[in-house]
Amino acid sequence: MKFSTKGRYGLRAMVDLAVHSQGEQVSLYSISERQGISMNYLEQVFAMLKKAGLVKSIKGAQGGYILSANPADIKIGSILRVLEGTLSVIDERGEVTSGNQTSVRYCIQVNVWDRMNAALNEFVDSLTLEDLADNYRKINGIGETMYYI
Amino acid sequence: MKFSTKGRYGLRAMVDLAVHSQGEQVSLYSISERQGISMNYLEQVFAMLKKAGLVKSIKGAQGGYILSANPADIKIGSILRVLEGTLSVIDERGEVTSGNQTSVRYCIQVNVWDRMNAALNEFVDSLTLEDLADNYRKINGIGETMYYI
DNA sequence: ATAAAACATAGCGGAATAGTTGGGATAAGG
DNA sequence: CCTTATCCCAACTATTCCGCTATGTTTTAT
Repeated sequence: MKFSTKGRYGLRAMVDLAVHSQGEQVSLYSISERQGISMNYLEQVFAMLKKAGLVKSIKGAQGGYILSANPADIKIGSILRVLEGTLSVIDERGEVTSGNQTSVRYCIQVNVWDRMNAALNEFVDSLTLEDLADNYRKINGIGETMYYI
Repeated sequence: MKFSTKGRYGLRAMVDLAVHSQGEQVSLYSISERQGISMNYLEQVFAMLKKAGLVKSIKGAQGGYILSANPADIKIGSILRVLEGTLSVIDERGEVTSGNQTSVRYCIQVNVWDRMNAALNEFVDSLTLEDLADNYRKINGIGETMYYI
């Protein structure tokens, strides 16, 4: 019932990126320093994020990563699903749907697991990277326009 | 992000017990047969449920388990918390609350994890064993009064 | 050329999962 | 009484997953 470090670190890194990239790429090293996350491990996380198209990379010296889209268009759910797989409180599903629908198992699937999954996914899809970045800036007293002065 | 077999099997077993116990104890063997779950493994699950006071046991031949309370008074959340531990999408909590509240980490804790945890727990605490047992009986065309004829 | 970065992949130690095994203790029924 | 059904308890094991670390290779700005 827990998210792994992939999802937790990855989400932190994405918020960090949203906050610190002013339209420019940000090096993994700087994210790893600010967030206290191992560089090597972050590389693995970003390989997944890149493959999924959530970030773009710029190679070579002074390279780094940058968000592929506007933070307002990146759902937290998209990030978590890339790093954690389908967000579901249980693995199996096929068995029970194709099986008999009169079992206790099916009853629980429909009334408990399916509804929990729906609640989880609706929530994480209702939040965007911008929501989190804005909240972070608010707490830290950083006005959004400050970057453009 | 998944429930383990403890929680899944345990919940099924509890619904089975609610459905098949007409105020009488039910043997683990019969539950294990109906649900297709290893008897020995179920014993471990019921040891936890008993320790938590959700079921009572009757020893000896013709013994078995029986719910400690009315199904309407047993929340699904209580069962799952006994078998899975605190229902939370991440382990840590102390660190980040005692730490600096200006971190990205704290921002995510408050806006994502805490709210997910709240949603999950509210849901499982809004459902009772009776809800599931009733739904099961409805699907299987078994009127509740049938047992008293 | 050099250094800074992304990119790729392999391996590894520890913990958790999902059981199995093997034996008790207890009580009902014959 | 004695057998049998049942709960009870503890330890053992096989497998998988997690959370990294390590070691490179490739690309590019300076």
